[in-house]
Amino acid sequence: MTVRPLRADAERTVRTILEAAERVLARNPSASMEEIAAAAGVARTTVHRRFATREALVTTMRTWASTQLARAVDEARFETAPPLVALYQATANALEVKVSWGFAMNSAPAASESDEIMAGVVASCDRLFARLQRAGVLRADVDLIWVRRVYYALLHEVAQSGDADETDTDTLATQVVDTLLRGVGSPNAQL
Amino acid sequence: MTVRPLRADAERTVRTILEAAERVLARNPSASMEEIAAAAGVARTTVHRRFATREALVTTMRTWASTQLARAVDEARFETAPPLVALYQATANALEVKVSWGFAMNSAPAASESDEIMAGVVASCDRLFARLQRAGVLRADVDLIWVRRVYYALLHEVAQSGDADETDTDTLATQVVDTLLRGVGSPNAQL
DNA sequence: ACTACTTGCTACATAGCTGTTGCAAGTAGC
DNA sequence: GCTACTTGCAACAGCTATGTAGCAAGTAGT
Repeated sequence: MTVRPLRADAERTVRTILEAAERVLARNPSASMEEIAAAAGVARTTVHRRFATREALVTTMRTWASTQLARAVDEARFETAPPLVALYQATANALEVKVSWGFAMNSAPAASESDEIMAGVVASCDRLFARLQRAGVLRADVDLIWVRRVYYALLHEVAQSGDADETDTDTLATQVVDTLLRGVGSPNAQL
Repeated sequence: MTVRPLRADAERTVRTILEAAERVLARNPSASMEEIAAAAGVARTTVHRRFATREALVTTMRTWASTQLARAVDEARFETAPPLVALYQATANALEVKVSWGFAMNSAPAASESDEIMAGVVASCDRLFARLQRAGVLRADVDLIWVRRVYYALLHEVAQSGDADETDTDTLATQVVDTLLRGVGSPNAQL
């Protein structure tokens, strides 16, 4: 992808811009390149030098974020660890990424390499849920697609709110998994 | 609010524009007034005649959507019906509104009358959850703020996805409430 | 030290969106 | 049928964001 290797300082600049863009665009998705440049502490022209168009910038952000996420999932040892352990670990890891790269991960998928990466993550995720169901952790009659959707929604909710910065990741991960599996209802209540 | 009553055809036009704006902006939040006008089947100048600025249009959309939501909640007889019945009913009603006015309801609250309306809805909602907790439906140790957040996240998830158009609202409401209270885990699994 | 790269700055070109106005044609309501 | 309202169309002004280019100063890497 990178046609020619960048010099060390340029590489740093790129990273700075990507992080600034995430911060700015998370607050205001239609912020201008000017605002992004200002947040990164560089001139607007420098941003354009590194990213020809706004579109290119966002695409790079997306690719970067999905790579981070893929790594986070990978480190949870999805395939080898006991499924519940893997779920907790992956949740904690994914939360860190989602908090830092929320905008990039929610931006519409515009047909790029990030799509394939995300597809891989989703596939891993689905395999994990299938294992959990076979292990009897998930109800046998529950739709796994729905499980994934609920899981994503909870991750999203936790990652969005400001408490993601204050509370530590493990606590939040526990909250997500706990709610995913048990809900918030009382076990002895008859529905 | 409406300074002078509009003629019947103008009133219709306003409604058409609001609905078109919701449709268009839900897909692309930064769509131009031109696109909105086109979707409504009117000239761009007509949109500007009815809504001085883009901001005014969005504000009106928000107010309209929150009014709808408030009515939906009201019809669920939050205060009088048994809490679980009210929860189901409110969920079903709220879903209809959220599906039709998803953009308006998610757009950032920019200090308008819609804020007060929404605050009322949130308050009703919180009172309902408090009742549910007292009735033993919700776990005694669960944080009600968290309950509300999970509830909103589930509503959002269901309303977003396309199946909201296909599946009937009652089924979806049942799915939301069921997952909210029980989660997706097996009751006999030890966590 | 030398070279190639990188950056900030200024300036410019362009395009698109926003909001306004005037006018002519049509329509709702009485 | 009369009047006032409403709409489409065309034209215009202003603004902002985008993207490009050149030049001078500074810096990484050798």
